Amino acid sequence: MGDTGKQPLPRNKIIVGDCIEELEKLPAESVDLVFADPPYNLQLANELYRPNNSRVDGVDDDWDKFSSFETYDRFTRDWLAACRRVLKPNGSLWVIGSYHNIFRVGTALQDLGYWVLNDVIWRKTNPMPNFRGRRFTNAHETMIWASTGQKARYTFNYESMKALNEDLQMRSDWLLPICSGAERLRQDGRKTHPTQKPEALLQRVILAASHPGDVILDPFMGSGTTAVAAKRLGRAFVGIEREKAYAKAARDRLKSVETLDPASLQAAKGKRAETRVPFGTLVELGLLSPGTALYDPAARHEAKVRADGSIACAGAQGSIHKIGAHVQGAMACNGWTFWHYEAGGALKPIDDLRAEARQKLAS
Amino acid sequence: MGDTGKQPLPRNKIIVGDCIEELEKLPAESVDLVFADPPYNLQLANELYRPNNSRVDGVDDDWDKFSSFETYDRFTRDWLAACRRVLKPNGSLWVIGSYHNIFRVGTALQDLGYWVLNDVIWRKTNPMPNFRGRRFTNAHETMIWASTGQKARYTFNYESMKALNEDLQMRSDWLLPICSGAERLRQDGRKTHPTQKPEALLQRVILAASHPGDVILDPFMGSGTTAVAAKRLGRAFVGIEREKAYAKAARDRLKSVETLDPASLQAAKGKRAETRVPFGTLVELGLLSPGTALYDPAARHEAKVRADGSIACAGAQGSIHKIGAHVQGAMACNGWTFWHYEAGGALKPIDDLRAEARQKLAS
DNA sequence: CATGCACCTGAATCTGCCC
DNA sequence: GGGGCAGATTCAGGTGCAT
Repeated sequence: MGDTGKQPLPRNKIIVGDCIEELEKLPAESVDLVFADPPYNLQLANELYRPNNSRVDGVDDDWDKFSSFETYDRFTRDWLAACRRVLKPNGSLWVIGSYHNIFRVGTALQDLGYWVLNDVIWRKTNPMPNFRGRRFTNAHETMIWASTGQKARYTFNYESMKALNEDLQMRSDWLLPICSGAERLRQDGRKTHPTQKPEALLQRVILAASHPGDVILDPFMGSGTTAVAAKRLGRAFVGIEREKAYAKAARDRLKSVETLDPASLQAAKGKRAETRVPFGTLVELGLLSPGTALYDPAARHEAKVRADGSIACAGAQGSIHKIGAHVQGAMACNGWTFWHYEAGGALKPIDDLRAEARQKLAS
Repeated sequence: MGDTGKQPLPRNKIIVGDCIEELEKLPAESVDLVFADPPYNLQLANELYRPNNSRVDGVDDDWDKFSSFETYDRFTRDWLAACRRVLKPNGSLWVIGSYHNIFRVGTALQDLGYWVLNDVIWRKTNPMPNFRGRRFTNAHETMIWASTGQKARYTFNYESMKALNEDLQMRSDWLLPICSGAERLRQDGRKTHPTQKPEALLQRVILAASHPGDVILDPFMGSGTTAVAAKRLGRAFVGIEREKAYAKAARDRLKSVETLDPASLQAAKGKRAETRVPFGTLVELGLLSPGTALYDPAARHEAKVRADGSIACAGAQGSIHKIGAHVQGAMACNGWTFWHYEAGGALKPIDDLRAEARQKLAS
């Protein structure tokens, strides 16, 4: 992958340096998840984050909006491209921003071939009011979640997100308080970092899009919320931060963070996570004998189990799914829940037998 | 302003034609407010079926197909520039979109010199779920509100918005239902337009950013919601629509719309939904740490809280409700009152913690 | 006439694995 | 990388019919 001379991936470290330069030192395809909270002050971007850091700028007196956007766009493309190289093919990336910069980021993402999966709205319970009364209270920030491409098989812990939301699908709008109170880092009574993100936000991102043990990269580490949430949730982190003071604050903060015990980190599992049991195995294990009759819930159709794990119904024969779809005239069918067998005078789904088979196979 | 040969501004008319061509015929600086609902460029690759095998009737119209981002960007720049010419200096523009297109739109806006005032999130009370369980439910759309420039003195009816929101500043996230039921236009039982917007959404936009008597332009008129809301609120409208069938449907629809007398405009009060607090939020907010033990009132069962808001008990895992039902051998269970945590030697229902969470989340 | 239940639908970039 | 196939996957709200 052209990684000659790259350093091995430093794990659980915060690197002090320019994010693009430091990203280029990391090995390709080594990171599972990126969370980025890039700067969005366009003028600052012009001064502080010029891609080629070696050139001292002295020509910014006459910069205008256009050149400012242009500089910001170049900067955005550079760090997004650098992240893309470092991401594993099935990794994914989150970026948070506001209307000042998020459109530039989203456009750059798409132009680079990232595939947007969702835009997620962080609704703040306690936003700063609009003091002048000339606009709507700016009560949210926008996150973009993207995979490395349209075909990528990214991680999404659907069941965990559903569990977090009382058994309803997690929506694209998240209500969470801003970072304040004891969680907010302070030095001499003043906040250490101007845009410290709440841990709850990062925890949800990490729970949604990574597994325990994964490596999470934050190219704009700041006060270290990403690293804190990653450590707490049993993930490894790599942080990049150009300000020594922020890096130090983050390191200090990490010292008191404990990783949760593995049992607490177990993710809610759905059927997808279960081991696959082909229907034929039920026959092989003797849970269902060849010749047994299967019925749909209304007992309108009857099919016979055959020794090879196919079923036959009214002249047609094939898998439980194919025949289930066929008798309904449907495009597809989950035969496990469609077909039932008779037990004690009642019809029970063959899915029950699959559970039995799983137990037998596990022991 | 170089308007020689332009037609006078047609008021309360729907023009059939290409939006850019028609915009160029209109006089410069003649419009107070633009609301635009451009094609989203959805790029749907496959058919989608619900779990019950019914087909989702998605947007597959030719007008939503673009060959590349580049083509879409050019189209976007062209219509935004044309709108800019037609807008009065103190007018403003709204565009609605989704993550498929909104970043392109926002970038184009900024590049053309528009000044973003807010991005406003339309949170849908009843969005379509994510049927395959592979992403977050796409539960919102994004609107960008922009003035013609940084110095422009745009209209914002701060007090009206505050009144709509129980005397609190209107936030940048709006909760409104999608357009369905009697409001949804239908022909032969099928929806007339695939993406009809709710009147409530347009009413709020128009109330926020225009005065009675102002002229409101919609370059992608569709089924006419902008015109309907404008007429109802005593504003003039100009609509442009390429498809004759949509233009006709909009004209028919307008016939039965009455302009409200100013006094009754006060009637529409915003409803504030009570915040729903999922169990997972207690974990996210740190009110209950992962690993904490929960007990039923008699302390016969013990369950452990996990980081994703699921709980685990004797090999089973799931939501507080599911596991509560499971250990009791019941069909259902209210986990909030069933499960207790230990505090000061006593067992207290986790419902107590929900009250605390609600306070933290109160907005 | 009220209640209940079955059915329908909405701007959707919506699968994973094996061969 | 494409084809084939197993099999996993939905929430809020409106309409309309049956009881």
